[in-house]
Amino acid sequence: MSFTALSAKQSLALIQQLVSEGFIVDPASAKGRLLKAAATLFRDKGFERTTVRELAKEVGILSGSLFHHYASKQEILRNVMEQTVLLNTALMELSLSQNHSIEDKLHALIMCELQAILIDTGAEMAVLVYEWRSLNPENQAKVLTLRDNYERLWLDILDSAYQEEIVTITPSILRRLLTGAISWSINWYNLQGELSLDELAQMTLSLALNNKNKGLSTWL
Amino acid sequence: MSFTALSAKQSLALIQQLVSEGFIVDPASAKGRLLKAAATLFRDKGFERTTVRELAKEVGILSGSLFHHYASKQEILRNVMEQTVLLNTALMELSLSQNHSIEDKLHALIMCELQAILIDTGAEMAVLVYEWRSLNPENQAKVLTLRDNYERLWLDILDSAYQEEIVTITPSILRRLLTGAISWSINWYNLQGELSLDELAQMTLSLALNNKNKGLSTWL
Amino acid sequence: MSFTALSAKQSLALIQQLVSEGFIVDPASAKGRLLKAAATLFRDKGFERTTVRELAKEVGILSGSLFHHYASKQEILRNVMEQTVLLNTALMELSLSQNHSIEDKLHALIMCELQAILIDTGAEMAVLVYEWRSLNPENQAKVLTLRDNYERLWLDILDSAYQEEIVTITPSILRRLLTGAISWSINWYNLQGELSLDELAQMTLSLALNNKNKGLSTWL
Amino acid sequence: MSFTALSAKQSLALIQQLVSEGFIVDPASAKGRLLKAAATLFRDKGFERTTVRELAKEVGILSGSLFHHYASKQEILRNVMEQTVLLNTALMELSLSQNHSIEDKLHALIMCELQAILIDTGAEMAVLVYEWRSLNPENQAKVLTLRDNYERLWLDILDSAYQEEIVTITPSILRRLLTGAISWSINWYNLQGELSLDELAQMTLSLALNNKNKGLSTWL
DNA sequence: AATGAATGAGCTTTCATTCAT
DNA sequence: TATGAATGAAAGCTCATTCAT
Repeated sequence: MSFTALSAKQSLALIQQLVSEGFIVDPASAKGRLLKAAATLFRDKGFERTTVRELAKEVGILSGSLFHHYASKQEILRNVMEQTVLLNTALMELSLSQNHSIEDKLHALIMCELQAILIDTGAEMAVLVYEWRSLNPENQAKVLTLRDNYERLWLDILDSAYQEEIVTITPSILRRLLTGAISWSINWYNLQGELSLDELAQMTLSLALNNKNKGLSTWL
Repeated sequence: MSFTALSAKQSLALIQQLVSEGFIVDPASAKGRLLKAAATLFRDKGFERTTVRELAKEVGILSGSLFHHYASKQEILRNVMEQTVLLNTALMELSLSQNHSIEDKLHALIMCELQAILIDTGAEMAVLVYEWRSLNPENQAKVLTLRDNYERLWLDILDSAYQEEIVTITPSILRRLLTGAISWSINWYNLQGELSLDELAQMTLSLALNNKNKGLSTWL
Repeated sequence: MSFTALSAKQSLALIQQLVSEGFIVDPASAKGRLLKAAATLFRDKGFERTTVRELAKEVGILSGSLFHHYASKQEILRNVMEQTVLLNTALMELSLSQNHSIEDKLHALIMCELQAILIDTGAEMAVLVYEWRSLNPENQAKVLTLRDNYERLWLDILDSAYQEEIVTITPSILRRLLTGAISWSINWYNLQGELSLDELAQMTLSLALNNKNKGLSTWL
Repeated sequence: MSFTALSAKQSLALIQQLVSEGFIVDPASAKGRLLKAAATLFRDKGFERTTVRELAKEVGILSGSLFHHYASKQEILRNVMEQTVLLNTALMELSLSQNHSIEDKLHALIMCELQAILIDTGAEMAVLVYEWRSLNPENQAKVLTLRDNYERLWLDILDSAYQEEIVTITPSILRRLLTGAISWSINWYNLQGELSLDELAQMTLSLALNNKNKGLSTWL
């Protein structure tokens, strides 16, 4: 029983596959760089306070040219969110397939979400949470459908864990407590700090687990 | 050793005292109703997407009249945030003074924060978190000073708890995990649902406590 | 043949008389101080850029109270202008009555106008010139009627001087050249500087006087 | 010794040169027509009373489009003033280069300034004087630097004239008297009237010139 | 007379979006 | 695809004036 994290190589291969299948745009293309720049600006300044001129400048084109790639600023926001959910769902599925015990699978979910937030798609994940209200209702519905797939992965594992008495809190509530604890890390966790991502993942896992023999003290 | 929550009567008396001392505006006054309406709109639509005309309409005055009360929309945002921090700091201090063991004091902190988020000042607390970037740097500095006082109450208790081995996670990190778990409740907790606030508070407390004999299962 | 300027005592006595006859308001009264403050602000900032709040603050009342003295901001402007013309017309008439030769009378006109601009009613005279377009047409007509009386004093003397060949330029044109030269002094003359007002008056007078060798007469 | 005025052809050639060198905008371009319309409106109604909507309408565009050409209304004002000073300085330098005696050069200065005020850039010159306070301090400093160059042309000639005893009044004071007399013409001179511009220039010149019998020298 | 909250029209400016080139 | 001038609705804010107290 040992948890295996995704390697950078595996992640990259998955991304290329998703690009070739047309699920997400190539991060190296004009459209891809546009989405990355948008995510960063939307996180740093907010959707409304980011002007299309700034966004265009960041990518090195003029404002009018943005609209050859996306029909509206709103479409850009939707794409940032959709592709992030799609990508992270795929990454999580891949990681789940490589871990077999329920506890390791739970570990994988936590690690994937922390990586998504703190390393790979931090700006996009922040946008997903903090700019949600800027997405119009129609687009919110679309993205919610995708999020459901993502959340189902979590709930399926938590349900199994609950049945196996690995965790003792109702899965739906436990997921929410973990969502808060994990997502808040975006506001304080420092990659260059003393606390490693692995440690943070294990601490978070221990919070979730049935508390017979946690031994948290050994980590700190 | 029994935790005592603040009664509605005590909260009200404290608010009246703070009003009379000039720390916060009377919630029943025009300025007070304006702040309440602003908090609700800013939470629901975001600061930028809320127009002063909407805000004025909500209060029952015309847009120009807003500026007799506050010099700018930005000032309204600052006041929403400042007064919320001031009020909740005072409420927490009062509750701390009425609980004596460290564990009860920790319980008090959690309960106060949950009440602030889920009952009394939910809109304002949401604004504090989600509209932070809309506050200009100068005002951010002002509010941060006030938040420091609030956070110091938490850290002082967590430090004591850590020394007494009631909790085993480094206080600064534990505070962050709890901040995330508690604040996220704004996005899912339903006052009319099955889970009572007391239960949620106790569950959250148990997460924090050293995990020898939690018995979480009895609550769900 | 010697020119006699008005003494401060004579000026004051005239002002008191005009006040008692109801032609101008007492400069020491609330209305009088208001007009003085208005003149200064209108000169320094312009009529449009001066707010009634600023004006009220200067006088020590609140903005709403202004309108107990004058029906509108426009009325204040009109009064500043009207009273200034009235006062300076009266001062000039008095000074003319105390000088008897045409040359001395011309000297008196120049001296009075310089004093009005540089000492006594500098702010008001500047407003009269620079804020003229802010006066609405109706009020412009009213003030023009008063200015005609003032200008008639000038033209009567210049006509006599022209007939006596003391000056050689057509009176109407000479008046305009002198108006420009005199009124511009508001932009550069410094009371504390080396050039005395008497000297400036005499220099200006000499410009106007008949210059044998100039041959101006051939042009007109 | 005969004074030569600039021909219309020469003026036009100079303007085209300044445009091609980037010192002023092409009067026929959108930006140029905007500046001309602004000058006229600012003179007629004042800077504050002129709205950007009026200005845009005059040019035949919508209000928002103004801001593609100039970043603010204030920038438009600055450009009106700067370009006017630049152009008239260049015109004066050209005219000075075509007149050789000091007296003719003085004649040239007077003629150029009268033409600037009464024919070519009347609206702009009026704005320069009457809207000065509407220019913010930063922009005032910029324009003052340019005005210094213009005034230096005057003072250099007047200094020479003073040394040659062609004029007898201290150059700095003489310049001010002439500034007033010349600039005031904007308020009364009528191009279609009986008085030709040449006559007015010569009359103004004669005021400045040494007058044997005046005795001005005793005062300074 | 004085107050000061409220009015409401009007201001400058912003900005996503369009479209002829 | 890319440009950038033009659009025009909508934003935050100003301010002379009113009026109940």
